Amino acid sequence: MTLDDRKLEVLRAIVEDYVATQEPVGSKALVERHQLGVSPATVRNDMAVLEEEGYIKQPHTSAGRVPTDRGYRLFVDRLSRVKPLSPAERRAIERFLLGAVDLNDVVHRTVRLLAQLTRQVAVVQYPSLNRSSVRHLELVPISTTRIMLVMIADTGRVEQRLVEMPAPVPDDDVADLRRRVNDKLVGKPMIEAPALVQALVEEVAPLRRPAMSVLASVLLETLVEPHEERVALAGTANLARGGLLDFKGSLRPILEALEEEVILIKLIGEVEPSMTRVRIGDENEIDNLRSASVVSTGYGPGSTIVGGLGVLGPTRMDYPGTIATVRAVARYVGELLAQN
Amino acid sequence: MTLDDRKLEVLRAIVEDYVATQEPVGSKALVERHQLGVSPATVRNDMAVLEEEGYIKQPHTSAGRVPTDRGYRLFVDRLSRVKPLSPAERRAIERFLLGAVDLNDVVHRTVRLLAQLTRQVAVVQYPSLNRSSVRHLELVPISTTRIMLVMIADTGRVEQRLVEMPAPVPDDDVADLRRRVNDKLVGKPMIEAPALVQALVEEVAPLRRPAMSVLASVLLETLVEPHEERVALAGTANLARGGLLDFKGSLRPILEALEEEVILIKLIGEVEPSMTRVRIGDENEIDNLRSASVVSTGYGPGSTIVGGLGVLGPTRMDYPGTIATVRAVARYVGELLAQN
DNA sequence: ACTGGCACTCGTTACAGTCGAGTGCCAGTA
DNA sequence: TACTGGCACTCGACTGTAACGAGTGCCAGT
Repeated sequence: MTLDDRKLEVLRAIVEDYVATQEPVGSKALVERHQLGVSPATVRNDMAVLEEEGYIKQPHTSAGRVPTDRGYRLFVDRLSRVKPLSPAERRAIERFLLGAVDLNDVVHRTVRLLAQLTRQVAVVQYPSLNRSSVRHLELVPISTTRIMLVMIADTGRVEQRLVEMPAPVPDDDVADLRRRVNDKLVGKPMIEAPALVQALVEEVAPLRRPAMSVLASVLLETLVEPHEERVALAGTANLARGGLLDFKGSLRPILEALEEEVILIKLIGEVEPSMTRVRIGDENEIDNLRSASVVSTGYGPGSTIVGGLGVLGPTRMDYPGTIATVRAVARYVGELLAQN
Repeated sequence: MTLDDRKLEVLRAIVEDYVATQEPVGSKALVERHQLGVSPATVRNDMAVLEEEGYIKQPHTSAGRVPTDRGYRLFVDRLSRVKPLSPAERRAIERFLLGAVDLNDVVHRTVRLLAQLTRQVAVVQYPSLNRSSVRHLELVPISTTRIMLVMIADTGRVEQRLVEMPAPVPDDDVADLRRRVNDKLVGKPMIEAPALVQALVEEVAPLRRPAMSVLASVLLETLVEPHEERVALAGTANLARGGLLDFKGSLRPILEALEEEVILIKLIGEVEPSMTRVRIGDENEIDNLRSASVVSTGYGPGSTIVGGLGVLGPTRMDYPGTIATVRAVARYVGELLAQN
């Protein structure tokens, strides 16, 4: 069964009205608010077909129609054009991001901005180490057997880790270690780290081998461990806006999911170049988020991608607007990163 | 009017029952569940007095009584003894905190642990820079005019900041700057930073003055700016537990407050030595939190205090248990910090 | 292929009545 | 004087009934 143009138009009208009013929309109201050129009865017939095909449904027999996840999907794929941002919004984005002083600040500001513009929960991933390279490594002696490793990535991200040495390490040796790791790793992408670190251990004199191999294992942990992905979150208060009508009652499962970094990473971290991903309701792999939608995209300097960002909201969200905002913010952040 | 012992006992019974059942408690149920040795009628008279004094109230006529903020206050101050933790809880705390690899990890684990044990929202402040001293300063050249400043505090906290130089700075000069700032600041408490930094600028050769003074201003920003306090948060999902009965309906104001770092700092950051602070309902200065209670305390190695931690929950919370848990966690974290 | 009309469904609202937990008060008792 | 048993009263929660109306499906007519 293929839907003719008018039926699609009816679906669009239903989605738009429902998103705007949050109430099931009936045939009469629909013809009043949109220029469909036909009578309510005709619209009802179209609705019956749309319902049969699973694009809309009735909460109960004598109520209007509400889009299903499938209906939103069709809407997003074929019926909506991306709204251009208003000049005011563009200005807001620029103003907000200009004042950032370092990477933490950029991420922090971005996530708050995104939450504010979309009025939903925003998530921003810190530039992934997997996709960046080493700018500098620093070793700071804390005690005779403890050294703090500080790693600075080219994206501006900084990670630190305490290294517990098997035996006391004199300052000279620390300097030597520092020189060696920097010579070997600076400028290299993190993905190459395992091989390079391995080489480091092999090249070093047998006497210093133990120290270097401990350092090496911490280095690997810092540079390539998957759990080193980090995210920032903002706008959870927006969840409590829609009078608890969204999200089928309880916010609990949603809040629980948002507390798990792993889940957040999964949500916005899997990004392909220049693609905006929209996951609607049941399309979400995470059970707790089956009543929510996620719009996510990648960002990075130029056309490369170093991380993901996105928002989470009720399935009944303004998809065109949200998609536009998410994309725009991602683009601005990319530009900002390119400047550094 | 002074309350005799039995009236206090009645109040305690009301608080305990209400906290346990979440339902207004009546005179009959009270004499059944507690050994008060008197009849319901007598209890009713006592209740009338307690109500007159503002310790309890009726949600509506012909319902049981519910403690007021004032009632909880009296309960906390005079009627409750701190519950000792169960061995299982102690073990949980130790196990949870033992695996921590660095400060971030400690804070992260602590906040999650607290949230889990108390089943409420937990907040942990990172060790305050105001109360710690400088362990090491590192300057990493990013480009000819950009230097990244990395500061390591003795608590293990690491802060980084980008320094934008007015003119290109050769590597030798960077090394010189590095040596100078370290010589001057390492081992010194942050509070002394302003004077020391001032001296640094004055001591340097006029030629290098501009570079040093830019660096100095960023240093000050990093070391003493009040907004450099940081916090970690966990357990927001617990807010949505009590079927929305707690918190007078909407979670929105609470979630909003929790998004503001400044508010969180205010909540748990103002701590005096070895004092556990309990703020109940209206006692909170922040309007959005008038329907919540906050239990907070300070922590730090030995008997010093480097930061605060605490939990936030409904006014109807298990105060003795919560206070005990908060204190215990604070003590363990202190010990952990002392070891490093 | 569309439309107007009509019977039907069913959630919502309003109202009345009953039930019962809980209260306040009072007279009676140790 | 302090407590108790008894009793009338209050008022929210629940139940049942009725009216309402938004919205539908269907069908005959254009």
